[in-house]
Amino acid sequence: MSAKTESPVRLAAETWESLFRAQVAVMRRLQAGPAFKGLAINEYDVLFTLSRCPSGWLRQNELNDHVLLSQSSLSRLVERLEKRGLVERMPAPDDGRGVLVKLTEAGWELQKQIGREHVRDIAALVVPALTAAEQQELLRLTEKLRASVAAR
Amino acid sequence: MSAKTESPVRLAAETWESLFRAQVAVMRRLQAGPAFKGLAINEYDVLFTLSRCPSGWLRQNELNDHVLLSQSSLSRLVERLEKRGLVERMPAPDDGRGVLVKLTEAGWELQKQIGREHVRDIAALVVPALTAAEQQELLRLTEKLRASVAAR
DNA sequence: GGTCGATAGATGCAAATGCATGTAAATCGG
DNA sequence: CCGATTTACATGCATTTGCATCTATCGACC
Repeated sequence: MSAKTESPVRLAAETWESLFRAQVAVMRRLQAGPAFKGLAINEYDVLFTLSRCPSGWLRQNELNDHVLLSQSSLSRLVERLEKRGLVERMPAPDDGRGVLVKLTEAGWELQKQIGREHVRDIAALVVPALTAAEQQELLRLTEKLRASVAAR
Repeated sequence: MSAKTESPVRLAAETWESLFRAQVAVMRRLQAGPAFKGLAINEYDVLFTLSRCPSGWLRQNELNDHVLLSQSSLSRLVERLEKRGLVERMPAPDDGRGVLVKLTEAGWELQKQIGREHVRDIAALVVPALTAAEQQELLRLTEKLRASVAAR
């Protein structure tokens, strides 16, 4: 392992590059699948994030933390989803500047439908690649990384 | 750990989601840094990939495997880089359809300059998040995942 | 209460992206 | 060797994206 004896900075860079490349490789396959014909990956991501929200309603700026999109792009993406009847928007009651977003019934249905296919596609790629123990470790490490990055 | 006792499919999905979220969180920070003012992340990625290529020349379709872009978008991205004098193109000698790409001197310089800042930014995020051993393990797991996905 | 800087979101506009398709060259099947 | 299929890349065009900027509201401070 070439990075083992090298500087901490270099190890960090190589680790990130490997993580990034893995993400690209997997994402490339997922995007090609039939699950994303009528919905871009970012649009699905928004539906998914909303589906995980306990209260149902989520602030648009909180959505923005989960998606790799600029504020303006997310604003318009949500606008498109609203026009397609997949989400609903309302002004935030406690903050006159804010907007709350939630899934409509149609949005829920679409998320579940695409989600099922998506999960199958993911499993088809990940299960043969890593043992269950390795997956758990990867899950732990990426979550630790994400939490640390989000905290600063 | 909720996924521990669940189905293999579910564990795989949670693992992927965690990897993806970590990637989004880190990438968001990196993009915000000063290293990417004059160059989009995809453009840097192309310069970086070329800088790692031993022969210097790389086929455009091979480049496409590394970057999360459609073929047409990459074609135009390379065209832009060529106009900016950062890369050079020539027809592939052994395949009349193909195009070879390599960095110009200016491209090399810019890649190195941005690369240095970029590596610093990465280290600032990754080093405090994970121990060296954890980074090595994350590197190993993501590389294993990438290799498996690429192999099919 | 009134002023000032910060924050949430929307919008004009130029640039980037993807899809469908076009062209040319390579490969396959006979 | 020839037609059919596939592959590599380019291009027209509609959509999406980001940057800069605008409006409105919030919060801090006096």
